[in-house]
Amino acid sequence: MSKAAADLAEDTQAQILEAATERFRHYGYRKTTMADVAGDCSMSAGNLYRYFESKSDIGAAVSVAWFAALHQTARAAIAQPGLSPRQKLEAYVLTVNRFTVESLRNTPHIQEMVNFLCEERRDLVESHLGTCHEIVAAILEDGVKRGAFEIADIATTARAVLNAILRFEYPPLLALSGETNFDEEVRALVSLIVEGLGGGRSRAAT
Amino acid sequence: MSKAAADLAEDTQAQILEAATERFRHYGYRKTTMADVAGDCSMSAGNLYRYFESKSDIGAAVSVAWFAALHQTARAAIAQPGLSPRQKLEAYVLTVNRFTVESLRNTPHIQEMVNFLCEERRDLVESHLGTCHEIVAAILEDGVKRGAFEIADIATTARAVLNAILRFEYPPLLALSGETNFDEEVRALVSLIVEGLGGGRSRAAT
DNA sequence: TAAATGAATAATATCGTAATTATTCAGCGA
DNA sequence: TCGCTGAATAATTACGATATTATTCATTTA
Repeated sequence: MSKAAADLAEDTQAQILEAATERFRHYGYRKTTMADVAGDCSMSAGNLYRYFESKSDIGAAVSVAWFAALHQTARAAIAQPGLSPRQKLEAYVLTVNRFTVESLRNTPHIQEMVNFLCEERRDLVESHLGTCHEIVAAILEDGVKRGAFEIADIATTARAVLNAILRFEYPPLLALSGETNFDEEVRALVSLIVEGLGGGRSRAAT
Repeated sequence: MSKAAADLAEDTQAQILEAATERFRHYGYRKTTMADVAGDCSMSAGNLYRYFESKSDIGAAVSVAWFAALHQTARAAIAQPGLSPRQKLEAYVLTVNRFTVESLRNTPHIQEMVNFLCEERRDLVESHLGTCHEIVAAILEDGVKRGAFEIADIATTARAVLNAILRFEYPPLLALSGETNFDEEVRALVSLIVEGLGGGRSRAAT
């Protein structure tokens, strides 16, 4: 396959993904058919299989793109100049929370996607969490370097942070509360994480 | 109705609850019929309605009993003499986590109950969370009094703590991870909550 | 008179069938 | 040869009739 042909193939793939994303957004994963997506791309349903192995794979690719957008938005938020480590952590949690709530708002069917991911593509979820862990670990490391944080084991602590903030990032939990604005609760949680309860004393273990 | 008659009615109610609990445990909420429960109690299905308004109400009563057992277990765990505030908090989270994981293990159908509660009896969930808030707030208050914790707003902080530990208490989340032992992760999270990231410095807001 | 029954009714769930849909592939046109 | 089509097949889903089940209530029982 020539270089130009490869590019063309990528374009087609991107076009399919775009069409599928829109369909999923408006009608949900289950209700969009391969024929729908193919029609949007002016091609036959069978031809989709030249670009994706299955409908499930298209769903996975759409999800990966969503994850990528989330990660990029989060990284951009914490990359703003002049933020203290603590502000970075708060920006991270707020950004991810808002991004997810917003997606939930204008894409009711996202819930279906989450179920699909949790049931059929756990690996993608794991990978996403892995990236989140990297981002949080980076924030923590930066904080340690700049003397703002004092952390024994960054990897473990990053996991603990992710566990703590799950409440505001896991779509099903967000959907369960009718609320759409979690800013105050997020700030309270970040305060707790950063400052702790102990006022800096009693750092000894159990 | 005489006093003795009232007692008898209460006994009957308790008997129904017991039978229903067993049925729910073994066959799940949906698959147990009113006739099943009535049969276990040697009475007709219609007669159940003298003691409960609906099947849904029986499910609610069973859930309330489960919540009560959870609360009692948690309170007993933190009431052990000689525990520091920090140890109380850890005991609370570990106990609730273990109790829930255990329930999940020997009652696979509990998942169904949780859905039922979240969809039809949100008020019971709220009430349960309210009790959890009381327990945690009491731990925090004790910690402040004994000089172990330094907390500006106990109610808000208790909410933040509950949000942080939700990961280890919400059955659907626990079911999602194949794990059954969360002790290490719980301890890491409690450490984070108690000690924070800041080493006790930078207590100022944003 | 309080408790309980069991038949009647309304709501739900189950299940087999029909219809859609995902997926494959032999062949068509550039 | 490469990209594509459209019919064929397998798997899934939607539908509707049937059977269960929740709930009510007139009547019975102790």
